[in-house]
Amino acid sequence: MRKLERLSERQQNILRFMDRYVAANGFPPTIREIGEATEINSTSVVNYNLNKLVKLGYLIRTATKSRGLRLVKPMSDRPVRAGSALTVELRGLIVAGDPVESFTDTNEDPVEVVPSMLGGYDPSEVFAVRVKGDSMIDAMIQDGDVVILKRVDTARSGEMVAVWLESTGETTLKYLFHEEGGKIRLQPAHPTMEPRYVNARECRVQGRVLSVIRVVK
Amino acid sequence: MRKLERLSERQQNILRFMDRYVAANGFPPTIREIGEATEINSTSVVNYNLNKLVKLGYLIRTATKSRGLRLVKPMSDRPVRAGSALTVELRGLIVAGDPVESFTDTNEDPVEVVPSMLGGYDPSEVFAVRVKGDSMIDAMIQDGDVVILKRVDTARSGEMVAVWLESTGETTLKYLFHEEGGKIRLQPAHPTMEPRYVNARECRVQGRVLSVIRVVK
DNA sequence: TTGACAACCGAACGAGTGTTCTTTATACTC
DNA sequence: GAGTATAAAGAACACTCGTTCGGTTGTCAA
Repeated sequence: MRKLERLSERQQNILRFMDRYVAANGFPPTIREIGEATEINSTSVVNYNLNKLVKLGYLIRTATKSRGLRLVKPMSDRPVRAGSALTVELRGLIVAGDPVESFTDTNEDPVEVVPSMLGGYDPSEVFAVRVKGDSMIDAMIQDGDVVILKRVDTARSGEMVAVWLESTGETTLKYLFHEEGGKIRLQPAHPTMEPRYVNARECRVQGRVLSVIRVVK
Repeated sequence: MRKLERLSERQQNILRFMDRYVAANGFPPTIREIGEATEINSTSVVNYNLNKLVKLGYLIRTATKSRGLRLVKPMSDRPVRAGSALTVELRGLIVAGDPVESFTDTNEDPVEVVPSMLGGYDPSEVFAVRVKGDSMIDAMIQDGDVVILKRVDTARSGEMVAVWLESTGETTLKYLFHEEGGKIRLQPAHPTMEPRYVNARECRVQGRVLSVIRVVK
């Protein structure tokens, strides 16, 4: 670990901002962008502090070149590997009326996601469906949304799951709660909507919702 | 391995040079530096080919920024993974009552996303907000959702935007339509909810919604 | 008090840099 | 042949951006 104690508040801010900026943009910031982010009003003061940081060994500068700035050791060599995307199989379209498993493979590409959207599970334990139509509005899910699910056949109270209801022959996404007497309460995500009570035997859990992705337009 | 056959000699040279340059310097080259290295005499021709490469998905450009150039997949980080994830700055919490710009930096980590969620834009042109509370339910967005927005201050009809309404002092996410007489219709995403009509002057567009991410629980 | 020095501000200069415009040439389609 | 799209060149423009310079403030030792 490097000592940050010798650096002034501003110099620490500059290093932190540099790190974030490079990670986000792929190129270093300008003097003025640094000034704006760290609330330094004068470009010369930023310049002054940058030269300080060079002398202290935190930065390398390429004189006269715009954005000619580079961290000696980016903090973003963090343990969690940023930058990797995973692919999840897109199982098909979900439409009220069909159990999830019966979906035929569509020709859609697999979905690219980031590890945090899988709740730590391996892509192989997980599948994705694209919702078709507005039948899931009470689950706050609209036409075109992609839902990432973990393959499970049971659920604990409070989890959001995809269930297929034998009686009505439909698939819905609801919060599931176990009630007394083998009853199950299915609670829509939409707060003003009423829950629904069904028999435990007639509802087949298809998967637990891990995340929802909506790409507009 | 990606097909390089579709690229012209010059375009291949540009990509190769880019890769070498970034590895060596830590920041991308300028148009003129590219031209010199690849023996292209005119900056406009470099510019022309860069735009081609963007369209073909090899590069991401940040307009008007010097060295605002980045390889989609640097050849140097070989062992090819599924794809690359990008990071977007998380600007803060959105709460009804504050314009987006006033958000102070939270200490939350930047959001990791996949390129398709940015609609082709560079991460720097884009920001993310975490929605707090249930005030956006009519936009089909719930507590905890992360909304990815492109920084814009005007919108075309039919786009979903974040607007700050001066009169009521609130921020909402709505589909925006320009009506006759300088009026603007703000249409909720939820199909059963009524639109709202406001004066063009009193609504400030903060950003266009690109995507929504919901991680359950 | 004086002088030295670190830290800072504001403004201006000039080179760096992305963009745009006009023009030319070639290849393809209708 | 006319019209359109691609590829390229050169020049000009306007903004970006690193650099420099004069001036201010505060601290500390002599």
